[in-house]
Amino acid sequence: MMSRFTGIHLNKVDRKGRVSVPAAFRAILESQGGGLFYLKRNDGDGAIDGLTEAFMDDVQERIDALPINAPERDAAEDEYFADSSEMRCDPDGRIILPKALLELAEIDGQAMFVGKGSSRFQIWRPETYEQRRAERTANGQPSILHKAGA
Amino acid sequence: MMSRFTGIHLNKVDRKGRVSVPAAFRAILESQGGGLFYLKRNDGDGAIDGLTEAFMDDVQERIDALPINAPERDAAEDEYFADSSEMRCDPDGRIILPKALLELAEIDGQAMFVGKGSSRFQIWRPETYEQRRAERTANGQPSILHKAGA
DNA sequence: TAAATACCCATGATATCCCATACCATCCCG
DNA sequence: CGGGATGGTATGGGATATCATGGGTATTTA
Repeated sequence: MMSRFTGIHLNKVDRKGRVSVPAAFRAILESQGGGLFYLKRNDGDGAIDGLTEAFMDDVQERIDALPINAPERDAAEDEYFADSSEMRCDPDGRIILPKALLELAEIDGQAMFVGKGSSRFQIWRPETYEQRRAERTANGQPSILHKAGA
Repeated sequence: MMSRFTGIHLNKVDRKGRVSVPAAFRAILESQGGGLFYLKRNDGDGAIDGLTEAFMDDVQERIDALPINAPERDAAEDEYFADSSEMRCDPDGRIILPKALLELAEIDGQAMFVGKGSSRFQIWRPETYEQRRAERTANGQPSILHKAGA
């Protein structure tokens, strides 16, 4: 009965900086974390990662398991906490993207919401996403899931 | 007790874009995922793949087993989540096909539902499907199930 | 006090629900 | 054995709800 973030949704960023979170995504965020979720830098992709409350709980748990002064703990904390923002949609289902994330993803007029499964989604500048997909297709990367049973 | 998607069912796409999912398919989807299922791009065939909740659960599990930033994980997520849509029939057993999938399969007036066994079915533009079948017959591709031993 | 933010309402497009009908297969009873 | 009734399926249409978006206005923050 677990819903997933699926599909690609292209929404406008209005001149106040507001973007509608796709209703299907909102429904999941509402049911999983009471509407609370997180946006995080994804420097590798030049995109924004959207994470559920449940996902972040899991991350927190793993981090807490590390020694308090371990360097990888410090790095993980920076990545998941320092570089992320707690978010909640306004009454109309919209958010304002944090400036640092807007700049990272080079988002201005449109924001592309991309489903990534049960606990994650992404927000891209449309052109950037298309380009990444095109590159991958060109490289002819086969799906690793096809060979095994399923 | 596992039912299978079988047969070929040709249904209309009305001018609101609605299509009836064959009752036999609906019954399976209802019993397996509480009516929840997924439609996914099949770029290779120019068709739409219908997948059960159980199938997607399996996919999700495999994906979750991969490192969070592995490129093949990212590719699999795009294929199975970004390029798919979570669906549920309306009270009359109909769905409206996502625009991206309509365009991919070039479906307009009619949609052909093709059973593919226990966890999959497909939706084709009738002409495209007939053509593919004809090509295969012409090439005399033998069934791998027939030649082996038996 | 200017800018940024949060909240409220309006609107057009679209999706969803509900009801009606045509069609067909099956069942049941005379 | 036959014919009418029954029930489920696919399809159509009208009313209603939802979604994405725009704008106004109060409220906060710097």
